[in-house]
Amino acid sequence: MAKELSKTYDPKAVEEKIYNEWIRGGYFHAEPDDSKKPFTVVIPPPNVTGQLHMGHALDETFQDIIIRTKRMQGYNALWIPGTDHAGIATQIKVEEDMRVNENGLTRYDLGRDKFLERVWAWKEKFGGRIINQLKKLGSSCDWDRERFTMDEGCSKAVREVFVNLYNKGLIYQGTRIINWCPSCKTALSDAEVEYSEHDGNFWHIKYPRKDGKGYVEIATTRPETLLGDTAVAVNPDDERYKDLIGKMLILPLVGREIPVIADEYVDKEFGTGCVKITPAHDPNDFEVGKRHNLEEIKVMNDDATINKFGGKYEGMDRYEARKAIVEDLEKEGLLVKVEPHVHNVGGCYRCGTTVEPITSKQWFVKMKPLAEPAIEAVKNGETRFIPERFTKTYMNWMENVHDWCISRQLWWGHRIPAFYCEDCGETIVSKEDITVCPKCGGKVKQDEDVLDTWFSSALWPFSTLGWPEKTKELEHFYPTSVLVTGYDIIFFWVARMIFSALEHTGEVPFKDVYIHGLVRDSRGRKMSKSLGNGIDPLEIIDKYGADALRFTLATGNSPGNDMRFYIERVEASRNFANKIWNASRFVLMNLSIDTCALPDRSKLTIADKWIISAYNDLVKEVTDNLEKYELGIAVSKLYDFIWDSFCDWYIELVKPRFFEEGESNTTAQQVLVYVLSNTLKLLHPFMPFITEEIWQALPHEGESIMISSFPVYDPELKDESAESEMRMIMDAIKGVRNIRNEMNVPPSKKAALYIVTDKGATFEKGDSFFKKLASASEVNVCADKSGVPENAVSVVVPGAEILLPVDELVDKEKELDRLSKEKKRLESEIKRAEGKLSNKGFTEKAPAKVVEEERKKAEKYSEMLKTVLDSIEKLK
RNA sequence: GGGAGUUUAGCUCAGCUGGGAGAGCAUCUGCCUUACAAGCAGAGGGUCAUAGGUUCGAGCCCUAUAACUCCCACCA
Repeated sequence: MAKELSKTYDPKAVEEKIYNEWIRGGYFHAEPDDSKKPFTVVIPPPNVTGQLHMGHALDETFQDIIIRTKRMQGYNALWIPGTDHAGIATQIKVEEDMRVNENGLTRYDLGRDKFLERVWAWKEKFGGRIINQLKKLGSSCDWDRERFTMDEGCSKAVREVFVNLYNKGLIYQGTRIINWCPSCKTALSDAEVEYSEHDGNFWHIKYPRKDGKGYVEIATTRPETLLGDTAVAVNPDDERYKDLIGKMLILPLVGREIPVIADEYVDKEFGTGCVKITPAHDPNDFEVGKRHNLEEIKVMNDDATINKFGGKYEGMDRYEARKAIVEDLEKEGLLVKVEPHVHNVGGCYRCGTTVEPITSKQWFVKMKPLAEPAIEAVKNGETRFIPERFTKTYMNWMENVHDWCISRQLWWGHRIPAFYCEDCGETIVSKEDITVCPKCGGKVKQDEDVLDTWFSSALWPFSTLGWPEKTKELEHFYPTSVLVTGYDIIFFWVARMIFSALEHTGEVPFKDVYIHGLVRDSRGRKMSKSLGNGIDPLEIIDKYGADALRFTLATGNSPGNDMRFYIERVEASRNFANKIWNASRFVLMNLSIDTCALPDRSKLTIADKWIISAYNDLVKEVTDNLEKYELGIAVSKLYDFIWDSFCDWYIELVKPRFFEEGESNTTAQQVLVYVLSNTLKLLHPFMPFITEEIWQALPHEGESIMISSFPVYDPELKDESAESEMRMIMDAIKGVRNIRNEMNVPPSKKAALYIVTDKGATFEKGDSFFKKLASASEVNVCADKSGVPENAVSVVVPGAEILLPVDELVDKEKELDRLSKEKKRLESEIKRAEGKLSNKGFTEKAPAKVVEEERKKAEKYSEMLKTVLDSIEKLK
């Protein structure tokens, strides 16, 4: 903390300095050490060319909260950072950059090697950016262990896995229908296709019968695929079309003869009950085609233009062709009608272009055998989802998973380790690069394609620890403890890590999966570039500090749920940081001790005992909620304690003691330092910078708060009698404040105060508190009202009646009104409590503790009511 | 078509295993009380979506219903 204590906390002045000190101290670094229990987290690697956005900030904040807590709790805590090469995303970016800045230069102009040089250069340039942004957040990653999905080790793991799976027959090459992005010009996996509803049409088209006996009417949403039709299918049970089966039709515009076939796939009720079959361009038709041995005619090129099989439509884009075909059909009188039709259209998750299903030769991972153990591991709890409901999401996907298309027609990524012999045609899959065929000695060529980015991400929890080598890191830190990520990548990533880890390491990759929601804008919309509603976390850090950002993200967040982000929330967090800053400034201003330890219990005042007990409860609540991943609850408990209990009550209660010399003053300091310093420790995982800055300024042992030990609940510190006595005193103070406010008495106008109670001892302890916090000029604690002046207003609180004499005559009407309101309130409370107590069901069945509490309440309110009634009587 | 989530104060959201409705922001009132006006003290404001049910007792459990959101699925 700076010497001249500024009135407001300035994050800019401390964050970078502190972060560098942490780095210098090596506190983020962890080595395998079997004397300590490991706690491991691997970061969901951000895209190497990416920018830190609010989603990252949330994800990293949660991970940092968890890892910092565990580190302080004595675990050998390791958080492995790194980045993902993000195949499609990065390649698109670099290509776009070339197009815009280099006169439309394409990757084909450069050739594969030259292009990849560019991408690597790009990676070098921007890969560091997101890492630096992570540091700005305060992330306590072990930067010595930073990894990249395409670095040597990860690449080795990828090859090992590919070869293993291939040898087990779990990776195969085949010609199947896949999702093709005509813009990215690559195959995509099912998961990479995002479906959305589009307004389209349902075109009803007549297919003439070859025998001239009329037509068959089909309905389609994609008329252009007509060019590739090789059959029309009807349901075998459809009476309408029974005679048609086996007959030939003439494909309009093309003239090809195609048969009418019968297949169960056709729904009699939908459309016309006749379906055109295009095996090369529709996944269902593909299956139908396989069953009936139909020809597959691919009518599109890689860019979704019509190819030579499209006859006169060759060269047209698919939508141009659609238009032309519809027009031509109309001309020929074959278009029956056009119905508007809303249907789901798949788009590429990277560029949004409508995906074209086409048959293509690709590499696939056979999923069934891999999915089974992955289902089992979650079922038996080896890996558990938090919140639990995501187990269902996961299971549902895993149980219905299709084979995974893993080859991508890109250049940026892990090249598929398959080699084709140009002489004997053999396919060799090899961990090492080969140039000659081991069979015939002929020249081999490596497969041109690369692997799906998620293929390497799937290995991340163990590839980053050195697998396939048997490293001591892997031995000690694996399986990892928790994976923190958003629900949007459960299928892409979480599921694939689980089956990959089980297959290759024989263990689950992580024990817990903590799933959080998305960060949305103030109106609940997803933050996106196209909407321009994204809030840049770096700007927030710059303006409000990393701690304020982190606090905002943690507060009010419950597992699995989305949250809204808006600036007022950040301001509230900043204000909280400032509150802590000022409370600490106050403590430091009055500090003459240089150790952090509690004084002997005998020296403690009731307020001391109370705050210590409350702090102790806080330890438990924070610890328990952190353990349950209820970060939002944990942080709000901290907020309440610090702002309300510590600042608004304890500091205020303690102030008078700083005007005294001697033991009371010292004791107060000791309690302040102890409670503050330990509370800062509890808060540190959430707000690492400010807590470090203040902790360093307070008497402390050790180099840094981040390697100090996390507070532990101590039953010795629990003091129920101090708690209940203080509650009584605070209630009384609140009562007095309330009435003074209601009567518009300014705080400057001190007034005498009479406390009528049979709990004199307790209230005498509160004597100075009333003077300080209830603007009392003098406090008279008495057993009855005999000495109290007549013209006094009364406020009844549990355990006492407090009377405030007023100068002028009390406005009788007003006072009666107020008292009768209070009477009504108490009466209804009593009615409620006694209603419960007179209910046999309640007294017999409710737990004794609950009944007893209710009895006490009834008693308390009855007493209060009696006092109120007395006052009313007196006034009359 | 299947599944999940949400519905609580004007706004944004908490409310963990059922035992007297909470916070922040906003609003109103009074305070520059020397840690903090990014603050202090107080106040108002809620049929906890609707309808049933279980229970001595339901914001919480069960069953329907409605609205909104999301995910999954091959209806051409």
